[in-house]
Amino acid sequence: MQTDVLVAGVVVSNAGYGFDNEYSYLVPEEFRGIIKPGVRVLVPFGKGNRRTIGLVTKINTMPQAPQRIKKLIRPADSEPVLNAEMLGLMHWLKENTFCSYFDAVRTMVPTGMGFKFTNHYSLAKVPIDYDSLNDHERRVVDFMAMANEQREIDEFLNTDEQPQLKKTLASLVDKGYIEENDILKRKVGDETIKMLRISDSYAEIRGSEGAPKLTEKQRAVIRALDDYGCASVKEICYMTSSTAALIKRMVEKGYVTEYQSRVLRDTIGEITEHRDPECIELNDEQQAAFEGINKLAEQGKACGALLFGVTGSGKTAVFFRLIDSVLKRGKNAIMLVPEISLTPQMVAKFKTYFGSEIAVIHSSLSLGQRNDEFTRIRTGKARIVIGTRSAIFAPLENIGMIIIDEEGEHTYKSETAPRYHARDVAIQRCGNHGAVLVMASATPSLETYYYARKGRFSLFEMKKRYADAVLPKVEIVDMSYEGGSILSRSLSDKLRLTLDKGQQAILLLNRRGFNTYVSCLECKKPISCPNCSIPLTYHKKNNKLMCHYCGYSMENTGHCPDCGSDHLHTSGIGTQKIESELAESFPDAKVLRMDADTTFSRYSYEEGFRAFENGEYDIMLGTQMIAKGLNFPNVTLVGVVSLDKALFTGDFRSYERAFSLLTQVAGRCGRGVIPGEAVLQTFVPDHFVLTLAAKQDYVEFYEEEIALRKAMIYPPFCDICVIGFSSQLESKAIEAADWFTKKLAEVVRRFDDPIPLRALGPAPCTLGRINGKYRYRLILKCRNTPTLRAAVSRTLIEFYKCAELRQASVYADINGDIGL
DNA sequence: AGCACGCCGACT
DNA sequence: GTCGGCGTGCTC
Repeated sequence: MQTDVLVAGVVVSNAGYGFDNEYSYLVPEEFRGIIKPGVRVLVPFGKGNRRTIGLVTKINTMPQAPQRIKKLIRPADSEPVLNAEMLGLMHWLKENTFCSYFDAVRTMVPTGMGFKFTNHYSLAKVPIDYDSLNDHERRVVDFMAMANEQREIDEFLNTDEQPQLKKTLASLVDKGYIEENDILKRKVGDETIKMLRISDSYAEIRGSEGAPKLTEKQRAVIRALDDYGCASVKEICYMTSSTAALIKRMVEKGYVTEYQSRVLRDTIGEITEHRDPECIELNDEQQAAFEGINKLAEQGKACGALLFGVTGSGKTAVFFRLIDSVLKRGKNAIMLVPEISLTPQMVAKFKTYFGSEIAVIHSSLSLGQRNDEFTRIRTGKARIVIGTRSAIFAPLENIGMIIIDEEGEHTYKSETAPRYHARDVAIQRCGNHGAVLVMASATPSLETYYYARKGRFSLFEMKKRYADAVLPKVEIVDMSYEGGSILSRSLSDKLRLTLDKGQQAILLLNRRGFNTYVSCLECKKPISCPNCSIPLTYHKKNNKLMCHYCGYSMENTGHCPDCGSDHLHTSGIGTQKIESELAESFPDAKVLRMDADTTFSRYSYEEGFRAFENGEYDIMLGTQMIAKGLNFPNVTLVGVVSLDKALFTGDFRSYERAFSLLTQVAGRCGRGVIPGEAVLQTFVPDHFVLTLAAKQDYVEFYEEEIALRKAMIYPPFCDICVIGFSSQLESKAIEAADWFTKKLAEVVRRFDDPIPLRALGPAPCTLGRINGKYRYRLILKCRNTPTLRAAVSRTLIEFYKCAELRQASVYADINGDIGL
């Protein structure tokens, strides 16, 4: 009797959303037992049977192979890289975030485990009948016969540069004269930052007779390196407004040396001290929260809890005790933190309590480190996973608890495919494991607080600040009466006082650069980016006008690029402008500027914080990136120079964001023994977001905001699905948006059940053009149901099939940002 | 996306 | 007649 055949369901890596399916492949007999769900495989795909990486999702046995089925080539892993739970999550991600299967696979499997793959061709050991070959074929065969090394052949047969070779090769393979060998390689190379320094050889000969003549730009690079000693490629590009290509040339010529900078994180090293988490003392509020949540966890049923604790109420201590308790019951835990708070200090603290049982997953780990952590988790060596958003996919088994710290942070939402929210994935996983989801924050997302109030999540509150530290006194200054100066009298006076006392201050605003705009008085408009619909920002340091969205930069010539007029007027305030203002008013103060221009790498970021903490600076000045992060005991004054723009971004979450930001900023000071003060400068002093943030009154803010959401119908009273369109051509973007809107209506009409749906738009995005691409969007107020998702998915697939729309791209995002 | 098939015009 | 342009449609 004939045995059954094995057929594998495979998702492939280069399938677009429009044709992303589980494809069936026949499993060759010799791979029976190796090919399992979760194993990656090499398969022929498409008309040309191109070798493609895929992932096995299921195995079926059937009496007979269906026709039109191809054979998979071979496995690429010896062990599955995804377990059954992860495969489930893959399906969930596709269904809920409109990504392709492999987009989901890529986020769950560390990048270091990706494949890169090359084709090698070699001459088959068979006699060749030259008469049956055409000229091209003969030339190829002749070359291959003469070549000494595989390398030569590879170079000769570079099909990327000469696509016409593909046919010839395919034909020769067909005739059996050439063999095709796919070499599958694990991706190597690191995600560490590329650093530059002047090369030893150039340093030796520079200035001498035989020194090579450098171009203007090249000299600028050398000059910058003289100033800084070493710098990252990105930094150099910024300072000299050159491109990566120029740097590459200089490396090739041997003027500069490129090297990989090790990431700070592996300095954590050995565990110096070990402490028992059970010895952590909790105050009565902490104890109550701990006992309450722990009780939930003991039930072994999936549920959610919101730990709503004011800044400084000691949430971390509760986490440690909870995790300890989870481990002692033989279960494992995941803790998610926002990027910014995953500092070496924090990890070190975890190590003190839990030793080598922790694994850290972080975007700036090297590929090797990431792989190691992944394996440690999968093999059960690590039982606690700490990490940022993507750590929610850690292949941890037997999960007892998932903690999301600072739950309201927007970094938990991915803005690229798959566009998931870590909280939603966490809910899925808690369901799979019967685990507790603990969401902790002083400013939780409105949705989460709403659900906690309604009883879907348990609510635990901690209102006392640690060691009875008092809330900072917050003063709101109306800038309408300050005569147009940047720093109000009040803020200046307080700054002076703080400096005189030898204490530190933090100043915050949401604009980097020097002046926000340079306007031409002749054209009566600001000088704008040629690729994006926003004005360019003046940067004093390199005397450039720069675009913060696409990186475009131009020399500040003092003339309008359109009309040539020199009647230019600068306005607006950026971090650099305040920096120079401070240098004038407070010449004795050492100022640390922290924004995207000074902190290219995580390294300089942490360096900056550390230097500030050590008292090397008096004032830290920056964009909102400094609002979070470490506690500085010596900071007694926080000044918000201007954040009004954050209130009115056009996103329904802008109040929530601004409130959370302001609350956190104000909470930054007075962490030590000395009470702190905060000054909020604004043109809308009576705005409820400001007055309530000043009082640190989240609950009152919630009441106001939830009423607005209800009245306007926004989440949590509905779901928002944004469909975004972009194209190089504005007409195509509009066409795409209109086509989609019409098609969706048609698809929806065909469903039996009516779908509650209200479409706003399509309309241009707030930033109508970025990076040369025109952007439109359609906003759907809806209910996130399987039917709605099916309708959107169907329309997306139709969209991709439509040839006229090829020049436009589209995405769908449920409950993400409406964005700019 | 990428590749093949197929149906038209230009050239040997 | 054949070579090659790109419009159309499919991917197990």
